Amino acid sequence: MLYADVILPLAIPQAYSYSVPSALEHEVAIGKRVVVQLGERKQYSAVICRLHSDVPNSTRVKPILAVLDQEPVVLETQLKFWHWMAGYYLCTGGEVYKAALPSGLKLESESVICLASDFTADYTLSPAEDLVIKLLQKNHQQSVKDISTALGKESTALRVIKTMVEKELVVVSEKLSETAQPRKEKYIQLASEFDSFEKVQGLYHTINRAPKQVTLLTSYIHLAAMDEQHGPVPVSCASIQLASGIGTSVINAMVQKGIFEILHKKKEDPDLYSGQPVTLKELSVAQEISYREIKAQFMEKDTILFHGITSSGKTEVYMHLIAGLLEQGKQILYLLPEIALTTQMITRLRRVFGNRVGVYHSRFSDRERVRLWKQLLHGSKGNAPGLIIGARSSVFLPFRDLGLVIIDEEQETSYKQSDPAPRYHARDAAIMLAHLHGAKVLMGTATPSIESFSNGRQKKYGLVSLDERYGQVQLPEVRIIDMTDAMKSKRMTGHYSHALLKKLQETIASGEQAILFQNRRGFSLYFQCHECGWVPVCKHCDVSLTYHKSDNDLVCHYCGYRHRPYNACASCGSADLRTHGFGTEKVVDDLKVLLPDARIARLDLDTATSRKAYETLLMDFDNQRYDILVGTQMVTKGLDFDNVTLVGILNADNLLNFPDFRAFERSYQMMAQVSGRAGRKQKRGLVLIQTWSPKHAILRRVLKNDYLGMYESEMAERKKYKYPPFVRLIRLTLRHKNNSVLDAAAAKILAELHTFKGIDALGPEIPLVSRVRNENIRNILVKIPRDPSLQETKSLLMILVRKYQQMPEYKALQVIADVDPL
DNA sequence: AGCACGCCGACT
DNA sequence: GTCGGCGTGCTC
Repeated sequence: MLYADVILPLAIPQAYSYSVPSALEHEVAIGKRVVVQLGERKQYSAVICRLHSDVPNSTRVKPILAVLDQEPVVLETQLKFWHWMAGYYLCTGGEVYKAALPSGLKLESESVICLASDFTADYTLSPAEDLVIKLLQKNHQQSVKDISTALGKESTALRVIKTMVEKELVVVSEKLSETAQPRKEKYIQLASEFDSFEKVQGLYHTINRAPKQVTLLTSYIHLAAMDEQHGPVPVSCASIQLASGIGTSVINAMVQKGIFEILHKKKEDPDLYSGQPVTLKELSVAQEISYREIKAQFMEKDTILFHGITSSGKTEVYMHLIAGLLEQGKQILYLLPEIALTTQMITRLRRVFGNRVGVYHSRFSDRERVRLWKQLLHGSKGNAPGLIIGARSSVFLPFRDLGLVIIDEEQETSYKQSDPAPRYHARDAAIMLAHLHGAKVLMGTATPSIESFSNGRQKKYGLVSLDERYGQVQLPEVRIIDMTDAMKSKRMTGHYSHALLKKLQETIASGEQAILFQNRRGFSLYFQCHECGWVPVCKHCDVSLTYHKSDNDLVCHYCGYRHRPYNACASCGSADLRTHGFGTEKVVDDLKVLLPDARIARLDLDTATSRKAYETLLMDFDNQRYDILVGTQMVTKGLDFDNVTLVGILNADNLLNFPDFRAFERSYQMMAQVSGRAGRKQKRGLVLIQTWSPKHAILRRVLKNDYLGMYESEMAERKKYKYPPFVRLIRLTLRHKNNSVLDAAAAKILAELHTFKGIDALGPEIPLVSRVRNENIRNILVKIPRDPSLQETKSLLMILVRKYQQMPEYKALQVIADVDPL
């Protein structure tokens, strides 16, 4: 008898064995998808990971119902990769499967209800049953979902169906379908009769008694960018609801009145480049040296960190390497951080490599993703793209002959998936992927992560530096503005120093543009001395304390250490302690008053609701329809603007005081990146950094462009306080309804962790958001020394966690492990 | 993740 | 009494 172990798309710890019916014996193969039943009736597409004849130790072994593929859709290397990922990131194979396959390749059954063949209408029925029968008479098949919506409650629907099945009135069958249907978005458009300005004005008049409808209409006109020249265009319901805060009922009412028309649009696939191919630019002398250095180091090293300052033209070097590998018929994976603005990079690569480029990321439709997956699978030369550009999930693609992985902006945190499992880091996973393929890895960045740079210095990775800007672009001038000083000498208006305001005015007056950076995460409140800039810091973690308003306490976001709010500054004794934190929205409001003539745009998560909105905003800024762009982290990445000569960082302390052991590293990276936006081509840019602590070591490093100095002082700190790269971190997130049960469990687990040899455990920490959906949350941070027993420690950890979860008093305790959390 | 089972409080 | 909510355990 032949059995197949399969991976189901669920968080089940082990693979399940199904029997292979003799009729299917010649069809099954590792990596093919099969349809299997799990539980009472639900069916799934599962992936075969092993074929064997060992009798499973389960009492009831079900048969495989069907084989879905002629050829495997998951290659053996991929299965190895999945296996590694599940082990390393402490999740199940099923969770990896769910993340890896595009949903078009994952099937799930849905229960369908039909009238029994011998159904006659002479039964006495409950009202609910009657309704179900009526529905079925109208439409032969109804899904459980349809019936649930008709009956109002899901549990009711299930119960009604169950009794009806028992009475043999209806039959239930399973219909297998794709998990995700191609998503259609609902749009509204102003009816075609309102094609002139006067008619729209008239429309306002007719609805002036319905204020919500007026708001909606205004919002629509704004979003559709309607004016005298531009007529009505479709606007997605989701975006208009978000912008106006108005519900569906108002939209429906206006549709009823014939003001709006509803249309459904399929989510569009991003445009493919179809222009003339451009030949590769020749490398500059400095680039050429780096290129050769990389090739030489690849002889010995599998992974190279390519440290090239902003505007040094790293991409050109990548492209030459790519061209060489494509020539050899090897595949290249080019990873980019998950940001909407990869468009520019894709276009640039497409211009050179044309249709040999494949793009894979979450903004693409599922159909498109399945298509690329299959193209790679069939791998016929010439047809399959050799260069794949993608976000983190592209590490899961079925590569057959991977030669090189390029990880651009290696330090970007969006490479780490934080939720749901698998909580993987695409950079680290890609290194494993390359290893499985015998491929090389090139990580490029202007500001390497401490972890990667340390690997480079320890010769684990090769290290290549490029520190000459391409085409004589000058580094910007960086100046620090001491806000304490400015405040004392009355050269401050609100949060803005007069020096910054003056420069802003000058910039606008000379027809140039400015970017203002304000960290969104600055919203978390912290105390600061208004006299000397001192900030309360955790005594265990070297991290600033966050003020929790609800319990009037200063809390360490890392170890859970608490301290009563200070009455006086511990450094200078001043009683003038104030809370800090203000966002981009306020900045825009303030500037409208301070610089009434400036045209100001805001870029953050609230304004960049869709890729389109985001791109339009950036395009408008590039076309100089705005003078100032105020934004969060989002402005640090992305497009280069030729006309930006001034960059202002409104409050560097927001970055520096962020309660995280990586705060300094991030601050440096972010400030260096924002600075890189200033003065690209003709003119030398200016960067102004406002701060309360102008003597801060990190700011000095930014001024001197001293990455190495930052790296060394950070390494010293991390060694002292035991943080990566000196230890590995695992964050355990514990969740439970009851706070005291949760605390008890956390305390016990922590106590037991302390008995583990060599490891440290911090906590339990109460996170900033300590209650989600009525569940309380605690975090435990486990520090594991970097030695070969890592995997062993991990399994001991999981055994410990399971042990607690099995105790009757902690039954409902949920524990999530995040390996290498960010 | 579903889905069934079983316990318990709220209403006919 | 029964209906409906929710916690618990199992799925090859």
